[in-house]
Amino acid sequence: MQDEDEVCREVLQIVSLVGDKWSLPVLGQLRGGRRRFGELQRAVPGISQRMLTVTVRKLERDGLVSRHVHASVPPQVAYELTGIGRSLLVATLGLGEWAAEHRVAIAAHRHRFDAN
Amino acid sequence: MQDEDEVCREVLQIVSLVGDKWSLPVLGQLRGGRRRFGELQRAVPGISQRMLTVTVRKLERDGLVSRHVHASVPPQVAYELTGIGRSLLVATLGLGEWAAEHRVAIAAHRHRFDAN
DNA sequence: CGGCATCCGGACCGATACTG
DNA sequence: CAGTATCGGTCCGGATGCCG
Repeated sequence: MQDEDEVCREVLQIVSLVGDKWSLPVLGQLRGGRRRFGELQRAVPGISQRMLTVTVRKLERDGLVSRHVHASVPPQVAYELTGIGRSLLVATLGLGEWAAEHRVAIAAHRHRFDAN
Repeated sequence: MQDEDEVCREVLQIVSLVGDKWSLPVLGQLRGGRRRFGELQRAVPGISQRMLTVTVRKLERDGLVSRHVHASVPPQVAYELTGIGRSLLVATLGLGEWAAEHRVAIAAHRHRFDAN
């Protein structure tokens, strides 16, 4: 099959969509519904203000989340999963199952390898 | 659900397994069976000798591929998918379908976003 | 042929300070 | 509250050259 590597390239593009350090945690938090900026920062442990800004901006650019501004004092900005974003989360669940199944074996193999 | 972010963390670990630039293309090439080092480098367009070495080393460490050395002159080293590696490839196929389905929409959305 | 060592540019990421 | 701007550290990846 010569379209095997094409599939790999497509998967790579998806990985580049959410493969950075914070995209998946943020998307996971949004799974529970619309969240405000500060809520997200508190819910995702360890993320800096800057990285949250960068991450949601990128996710919005790719159409995975939508941004809703309510002009008031103080200003309120909320983020929400789009249909595409939700479907992507669902697609990653398959990988989650794989992870739960093989994580231990991988860790063990890595440990054995490092013993040399 | 508080195990949602745990799933995200697990997926993140998988992504870190094959989320780099070359792991997926190399794994994809190995899908056809055992391949020698030079074959891999010729089959994966654009990869440097160094990055192929680094990539197969990492994949071997994680137990996704196995390394077979045939001591001879000139030396022959071949790589092969393990069971875990093959199952991981299968798991990524779901993402491949998602990619084929939504890639165009994402590109369009990104283009619209950049127009501002 | 297969692999390692070294150098280097750029991307990613965090901390901090400042703004509407 | 929700950003923006700047600086600095770290790591990935490419180029080159050498070794068994």
